[in-house]
Amino acid sequence: MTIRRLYRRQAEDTRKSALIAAALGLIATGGQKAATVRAIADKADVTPGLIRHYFASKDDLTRAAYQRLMEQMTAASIKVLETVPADPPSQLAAFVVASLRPPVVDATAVGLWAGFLHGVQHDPEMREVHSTAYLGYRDRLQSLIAALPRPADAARLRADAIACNAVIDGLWLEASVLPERFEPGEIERIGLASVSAILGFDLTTIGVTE
Amino acid sequence: MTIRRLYRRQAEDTRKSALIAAALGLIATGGQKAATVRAIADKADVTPGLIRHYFASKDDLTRAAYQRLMEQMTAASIKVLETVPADPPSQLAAFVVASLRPPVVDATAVGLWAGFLHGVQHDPEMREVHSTAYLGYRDRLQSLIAALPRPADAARLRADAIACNAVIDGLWLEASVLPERFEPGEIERIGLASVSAILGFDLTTIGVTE
DNA sequence: GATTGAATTATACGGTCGTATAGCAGCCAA
DNA sequence: TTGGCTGCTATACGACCGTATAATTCAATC
Repeated sequence: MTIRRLYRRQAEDTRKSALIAAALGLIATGGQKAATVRAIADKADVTPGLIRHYFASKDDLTRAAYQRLMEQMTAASIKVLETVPADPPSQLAAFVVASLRPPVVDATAVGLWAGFLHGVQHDPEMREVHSTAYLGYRDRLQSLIAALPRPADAARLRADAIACNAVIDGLWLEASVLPERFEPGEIERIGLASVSAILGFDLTTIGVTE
Repeated sequence: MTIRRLYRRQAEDTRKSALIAAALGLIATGGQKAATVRAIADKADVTPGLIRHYFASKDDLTRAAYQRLMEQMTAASIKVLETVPADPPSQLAAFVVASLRPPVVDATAVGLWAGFLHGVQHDPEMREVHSTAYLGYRDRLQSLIAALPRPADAARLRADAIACNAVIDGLWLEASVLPERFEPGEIERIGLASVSAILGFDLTTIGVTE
């Protein structure tokens, strides 16, 4: 007589959320290869069959996980803005610095990003999610730039937003992959200086060291 | 009586090279998941067993493929410098622009990069290869910046190189992943303008449109 | 042209993958 | 208390994974 595993019933959202979180954790640590159906179920403390009860396929779960990741990142970048003075330079400076230190700069985050890239490139649904999130982040950055007290037409604004976004992304990437190659605070300092230079508007004298 | 597959013997370097090329092609197209021993052998037109005749393990082949990739990218960026005037501004401008258009900006290149990232993060040998290649590229950039006719101390030089490298990387990333979101030539233009702004040295009037 | 060593193929093994399906058991309603 | 709905588990299947080893055949050498 074999004993059958005990369990508690959960709401659909709860289970889906737990499975997505488990998948993200595994992808961050070990890449897509590590996020097997069995490993995900194990980490979420359920049996593998349950995954296919809530998701049509493993790819479906992967898509849901990516969507969740993008939502989290967007939400995090917006939240920072509420904690600093409302004047445009402070807001922009805080946004830049927040994007260049933990938890945004993090080895697992870049691992996640890389793990999903192939899907983003080849799965239309994931591509759509990525495009929306990327443009949303950049638009947010652009609106912060537009609020600065300096003259700039629409074309200049677009170019500035793309450039600032690029330097932030590039620094994020390098600091996440090779953190030991940079001194503490160096990346944030360079980020602020670069954005200032690109915009022709000094942000380096604003106190965001906290 | 089954017929046995015909074959021709090859030099060790030839076979290794073919296997590495096959692996890179598969990783670029379908990610690490697609680069199975059998698929690699098939693409290189040999049988799977041969891989383990030349490489101690599949991970060993993966490491060799990454090393090859880094060498190719380094060589490509250096080669551009020979084809333009030797004055420092022209050299730097050419270097920047070359990094922001095909074949460097390319969907498969970023796919490859992402496919290897997990290994770079967790395999010490791959990490070493990455670190060397990254710092080599950045040092090359820094030496081009140092050659400009403008004053800059060592600390400023390091910060400028990191910042310029970041903006190039960020633009490379975004243009590779979402090429349809940018107008032709836009990325190169923004790259030159950003580097100019960061360095305080105008590079945008140099003819590198070719 | 026979010999011989190594490059290459062929085959097999244990493990793990994603998926399919049947049945148990927790929980709500009556 | 007791059905019954369905969340959840259990088990199985075929495919493919990386690896190991034996058998073959190519090509250089004498």
